[in-house]
Amino acid sequence: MSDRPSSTTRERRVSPNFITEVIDEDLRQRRYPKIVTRFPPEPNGYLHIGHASSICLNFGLALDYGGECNLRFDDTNPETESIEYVENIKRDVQWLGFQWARELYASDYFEKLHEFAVQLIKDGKAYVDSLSDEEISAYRGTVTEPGRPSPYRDRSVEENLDLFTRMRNGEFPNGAHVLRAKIDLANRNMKLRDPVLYRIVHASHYHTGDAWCIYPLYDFAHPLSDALEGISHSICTLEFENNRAIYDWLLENLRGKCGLPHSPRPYQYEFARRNLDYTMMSKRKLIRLVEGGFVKGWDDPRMHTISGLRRRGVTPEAIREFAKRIGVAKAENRVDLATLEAAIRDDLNYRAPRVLAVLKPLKVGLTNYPEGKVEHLEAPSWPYDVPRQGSRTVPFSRDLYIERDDFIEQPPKGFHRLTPGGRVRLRHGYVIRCDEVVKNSAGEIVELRCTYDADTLGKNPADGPPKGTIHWVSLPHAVPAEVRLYDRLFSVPDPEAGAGGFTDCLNPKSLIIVEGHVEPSVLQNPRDTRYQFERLGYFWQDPADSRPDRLIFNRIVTLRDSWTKATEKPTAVARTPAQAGPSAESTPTVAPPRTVETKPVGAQPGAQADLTLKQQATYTRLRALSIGEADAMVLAREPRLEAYFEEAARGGNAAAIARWVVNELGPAIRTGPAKVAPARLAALVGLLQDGAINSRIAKDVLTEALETGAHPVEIVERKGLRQVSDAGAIEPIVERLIAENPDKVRAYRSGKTAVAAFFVGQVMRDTQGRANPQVVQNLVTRKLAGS
RNA sequence: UGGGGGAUCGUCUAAGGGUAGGACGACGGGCUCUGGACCCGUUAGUGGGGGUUCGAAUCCUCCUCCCCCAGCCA
Repeated sequence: MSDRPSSTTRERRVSPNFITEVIDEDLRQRRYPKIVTRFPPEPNGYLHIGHASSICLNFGLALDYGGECNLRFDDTNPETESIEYVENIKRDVQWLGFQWARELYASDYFEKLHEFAVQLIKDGKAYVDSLSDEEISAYRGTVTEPGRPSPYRDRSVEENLDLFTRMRNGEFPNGAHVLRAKIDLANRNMKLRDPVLYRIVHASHYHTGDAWCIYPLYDFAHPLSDALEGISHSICTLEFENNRAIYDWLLENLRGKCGLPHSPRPYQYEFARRNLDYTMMSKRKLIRLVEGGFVKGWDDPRMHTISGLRRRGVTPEAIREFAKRIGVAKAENRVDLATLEAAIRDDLNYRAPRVLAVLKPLKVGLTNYPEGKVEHLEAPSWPYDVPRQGSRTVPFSRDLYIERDDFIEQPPKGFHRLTPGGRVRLRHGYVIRCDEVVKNSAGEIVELRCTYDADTLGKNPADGPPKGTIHWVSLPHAVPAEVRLYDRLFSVPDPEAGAGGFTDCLNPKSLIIVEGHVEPSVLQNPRDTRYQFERLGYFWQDPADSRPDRLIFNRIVTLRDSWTKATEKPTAVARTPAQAGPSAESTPTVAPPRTVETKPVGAQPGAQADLTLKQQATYTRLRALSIGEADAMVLAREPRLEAYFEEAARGGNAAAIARWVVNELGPAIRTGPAKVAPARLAALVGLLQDGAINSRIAKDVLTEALETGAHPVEIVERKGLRQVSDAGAIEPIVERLIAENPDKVRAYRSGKTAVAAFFVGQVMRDTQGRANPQVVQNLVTRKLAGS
C-alpha cells in the first residue's frame, strides 16, 4: 500500500502515549512476564468507531510488545445481551484485522466469581442487604452528605452465607436481597459506599441459560475476570476512574485467595473516549436510531458502527490509520470528521482504480462525429502519481453524457468547465466545443450540441490547451446504476448534546439516491472493487443490495473539492473577529488595549484574607524574616511545612530555605517525613549561597537525596559537583558546539534568538550541570553574535 | 458545597527544566488530461495571576472553566 515499504518495517501500531509509558516502566521493572490486555465489550449492541480506538489500543499494544490480547464478553446482565451481538462483535474485531489470543466470557467465570463472593463473606467483607433499591439509594447519601449503614450490615457470617446460598438457589424474587461489599458508607468516593456485588435476576442468560438467578455486577466481575486471565494492563475509559477504587479494593482483598495469584495483579488505566463530530456513540441512542427506523439497520452506511463503515466501503486499514492519527490521551475531545475522511482518502487513493461515471447526466451530441462510429479509447486506471499499472478501454461515440454541473450558461469567474462557445477536454478523449444549448419548453437545458476536435487525442489542440477536463460516458454504452450518496447523519457537531432530542438534528440529506451511468468496464471487475469515479469520489457496490443486472453503488467519501468550497464561501457568514481587521469601520468606542490592573500581591483573591488569626500571625512573623509573600503564605497555611522550615532555618538563611521548602520539598513533606532532614537541607542551601554549587546542581542532588535518603552534601562531595565559573574552561565547549551546529547558528543570526537556549542547554548537559549558567549564557550570546 | 479527572495552534496530539513540534483543516503558490494526488510555503497555541530558576508548557501556589460519580447498567 505504501510507496515506501522499506521505512514501514517495525513501525509501531500504537503511537507512544501515557499507557505505553507505564508499560515501558513495568517491563523495565520486570513486573509482568508479558503484556496481556483484553477488549471487553458487553454484547448488548454493535461496535462503533469509538470502540475501534479501544480495539486498536488493546490489540495494538499486545502486538507491539509481543504480548496477548483476549476478547472477553462482559456479559453479566442477562436482560440486555444476546448471541447476535456476540457474533457481530467477533466479526467486526476480525474484520478490523485483529485476532484474539483467547475468546472468553465473564459468564464462564460465574462459578469462580461466586466462590470469591463467599470468600468475602467469610472474611466479613461482604454482607447480604435486604433493603429495597430505593432504600439503598437513600441510605447511600449524596455527594455532599455521608451515607448511613443499612440495618442489615452487621449480619453474622453464618446468616450471610445462608442468605447468599438461598439467593443462589432461587428462593427469593428479584430485588429481595443483594450482596454488598462492606467498605465505607461515609467514603467521599460514592463508589466505595458499600457497592452492590450481586443481584437477583430471574432471567435466562444467552450463554449460561438458566443455571443462575444471581448475577454479579460489572464492578465485581471485571477486576476479578482480569485477575483470573492474568491481564497485566486493564484499559478502560475515563468514566470508570472512580470505579478503580473498587477494582483495587477487591484485588487487594482477594489476591492470594481462592487460587488467585498474589502477584502480579492487573491495574486499571483510563483514557478518554474519542468523540467524532456529527456522530453519536452512545449505544442506547444508536439502538433508538435503529429501532426507530431512522436508519436502515446497524449496518446502514450512514452509521459510524464498524458494520456501517464496512458496508459503506471504508477499509480496516483506513480505520486503523484513523485511530493511530487521533492517538490516545486523557483530555476530553471532539475529533473533526475531516480527520476520518483524510484517513479514508489516503487509503483509497492507492487502492481504487479510476473509472468514469456520470451521476447527474446531461446529454451531449457531437454533431461532427460520424453516426454509428465507436472508438475504444485506451485509458490508464491510475494517475501518473500512483505507482500502479493497469488500464482499460472506454467506448466513445457520438452521444455522450456529461455531468450537469460541468456546464453553466453564465459561468462565474474561474469556472474551468464547459460554457457556451467554450472548450473542454473530455477525460482520456477529445477536446470539444459547445456550439448550441438545447432547451425544452420549460426553459430547462436538455442537451448540448458540440463539435469535437479529431486531432486532440493525447495532444493539445493548435490553439492551446483547454482550461478544464471533465468526465463523461458514452450514452449507448453506459451502464445504468443506482448511486447512493451518503452524507453525515446529523446536522450538528454534537447530536448528543441536546436534551435527548437527537431526532431534531437529523440531516435530511444524509442519503440522496440518484440514477447514474457508469463506464462498462466495471462489469469486468470483481464485485468488491473500490473505485474512484473521477472528479466525484470513491465508490463501491453495496455488498448487500447490488446485483449484476442492477448495480448499486455506495459513495464511500467524496474527493476533496476546493472549487465548490471556494464558490460556496460567500454564504458562510461566520467571520472571526480576527478577520475583521483594521479595515473594519473603526468604532469610536475602541476598547483600549486591555489594561491589566496590577494589584498588590497580598491582595490576590483567596490569599491573605482567607488566613485564620493564627495563620496571620505566622505570616507576619515570616514576612519579618524577609521571606517572600508567596512562600510565607504557603508556610503560614501548612503547619508541616512550617515546622520543617523552622528547624532548617535555625542557622539562618531563612528566605532561601523558605524557597526550597516551599518549591522543592512541599510534596515530600506533605506525604510524610521527607528523607532529607532539615539540617541537611540547610547545609545544601549553605553550599549554594557560598557559590560552591549552582541551583541546577542543588536541585539534582536534592532529588537524588529525596529518593535515596543520602546526605545531599555527601552526594556533592562524592560526585565532585563543584560549580565551574571559569570562562576559560567553558569556552572550548561553546566553540565546539557552535562548530558542530552551523544550521542553528544560522537560525540564530537570522533572528531566531531562542536558539541560544539550545546551546546553553547543551553546555549544561555536557558539564553535567556543573557549568555556571550565567557564564555560559554570556559566552554563548557573545559567540553567537559572531565575535 | 464532597470526591475523582482534565485544560497546548480552529481540531487531535507531542515536548516530562534547555529552539513549543507533527497530523488534519484553512490560506497562498508550483505541478497536473481528476478543481484529486503530490510538492513548496504561510497562518495559528501553552486557560489566568503570582512565585522558584540563568532559563518554565514542564516545578510551587492561588484562581477560572470543562468532564465524571448518588443504577440492583457497563
